[in-house]
Amino acid sequence: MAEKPARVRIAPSPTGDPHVGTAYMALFNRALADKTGGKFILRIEDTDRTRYVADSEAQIFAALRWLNLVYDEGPDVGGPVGPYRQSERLPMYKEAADSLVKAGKAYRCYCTSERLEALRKIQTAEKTKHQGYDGLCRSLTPEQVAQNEREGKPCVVRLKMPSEGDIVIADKFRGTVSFPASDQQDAVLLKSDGFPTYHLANIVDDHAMGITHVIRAEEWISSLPLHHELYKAFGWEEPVFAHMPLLRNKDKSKISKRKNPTSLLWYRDAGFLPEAMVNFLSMMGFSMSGDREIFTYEEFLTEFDLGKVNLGGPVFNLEKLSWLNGEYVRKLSAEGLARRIYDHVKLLMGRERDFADLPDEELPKDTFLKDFEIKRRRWSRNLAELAPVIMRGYEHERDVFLRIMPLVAERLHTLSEAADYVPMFFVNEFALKPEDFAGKKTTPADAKKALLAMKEVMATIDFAHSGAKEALEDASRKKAEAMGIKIGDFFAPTRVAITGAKVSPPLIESMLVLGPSESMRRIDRAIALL
RNA sequence: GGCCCCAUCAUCUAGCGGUUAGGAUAAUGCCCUUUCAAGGCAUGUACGCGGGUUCGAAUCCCGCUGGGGUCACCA
Repeated sequence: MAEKPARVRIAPSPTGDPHVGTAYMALFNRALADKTGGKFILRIEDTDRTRYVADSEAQIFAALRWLNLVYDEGPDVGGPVGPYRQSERLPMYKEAADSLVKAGKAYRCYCTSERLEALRKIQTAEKTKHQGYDGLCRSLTPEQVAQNEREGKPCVVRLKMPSEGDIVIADKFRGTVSFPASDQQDAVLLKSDGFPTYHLANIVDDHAMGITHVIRAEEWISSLPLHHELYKAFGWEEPVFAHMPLLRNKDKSKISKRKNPTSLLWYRDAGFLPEAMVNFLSMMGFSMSGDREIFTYEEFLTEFDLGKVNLGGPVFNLEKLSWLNGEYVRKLSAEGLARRIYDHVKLLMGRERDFADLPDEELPKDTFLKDFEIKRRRWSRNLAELAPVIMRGYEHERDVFLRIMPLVAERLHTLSEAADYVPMFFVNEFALKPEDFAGKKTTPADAKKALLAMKEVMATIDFAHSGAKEALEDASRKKAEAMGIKIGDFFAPTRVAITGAKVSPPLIESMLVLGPSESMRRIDRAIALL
């Protein structure tokens, strides 16, 4: 793609949690900038005062940084064509709107919202051909306008849209998209509060910031005619438009909070790795040659080409993301994974309340999502609570921490799942009841017998010896056989005694990590309980 | 409903006129196995329908159907 350096941007509005769709668009924009040696810009579109959320902007910054989808220019990093926050560019929009009015390409509209609402009602009821503003104020005489102004009537500025013919606009993916002009309405450019609408600000800024390619979500296609007419009215050159498919819920509707986790904070808190997220998002609408599914951003770049984007709306499948994340976890070195777990635990520390169980009606309906969310909350709560212990383990018993990483890694999909495998090495008090030692076909009494037998076995083993693992296993098998019980039933009570749970890392290796005295201590405690 | 966009397994996708329609996730079965995983092997599952064009269509064209988006002084 030997193209000129592109200047691209994403323009999220700070109205809530940073959205996965924002990351998706950031990725493809960042890629085009990198591919062409251009710049990727972050612009905050905060022109809606009613939906403004104070810390949303900072979270967008943080989320993009987390994903390493960094921007070259933006509100917090500056740049040559700032400010990058629309609320700080208000005079420009006002001036732009005025110039359009002066040139006769836009006009002031004094219609009240009551009239507009009534109009809308009639149009819906009668199913009139033309829906939308009827252009009443377009034909106001200069005298009437002057009169309205003297009276201080609130007004908006509307663009004069053409009413005949087709509006044809180029789209990088679709060739061309065309709309009957008669369906268009004179859209509001400047609101009565003096703030611009998205459309005005967007075009003014894209032009002022030298944006060459607008890669954005498909939901914007329908405002393409307006944007096109705006560029025409200003006499500005239009950027290349490329409308990406929308991320979808399982039912194919536009991805939404109710049906899917959409907050990037959710993914971070759940323990997804940023590089896995980026990889996964890359696969939404794009595929690498040779059936490659696991690849770095750099590898993605080598093959990235807007021409290869798939237009069908991809369903965001958490199951596959979860698998992919596991693959990334397993690619990490012991040191790398340890560090990720440490950072993750630190992130969750003290946040137990964020992860309280949800009432059933607030849980997702989809069984996988529901199940995942329940487990995720449990894991997160455990980690939040045990964070100090786990962190101390990382800081002061690094050798132990590193030794267990291989045991843990192949059991993880997300970092949070470490809650099931890591704490047992650093927590030495388990709240256990005799029933916890019972199996499907075994009683606590059977468990006690097995534990006593395990003690005998352990007494014969030199934990420090390099063959300790095999020795312990062989001896255990022989013992189990001698007792006439299955090896699984022999190990099960010890597993509970050692790890505090029925599901754990491999038992023998865990015992070796803990060492003979701690292992023995845990077994003795269990025996005492039974 | 009007307008617009889209269309290969359940899902993500490969395919760009001639393939036994390939891979991955998920599912199922088997193997491995001290739990849980991970891993290995195997199986089933797709070109929405109807017309063209062509010697030949998943691939090109048209229609239908289906899905989605959008119809604000929100972005």
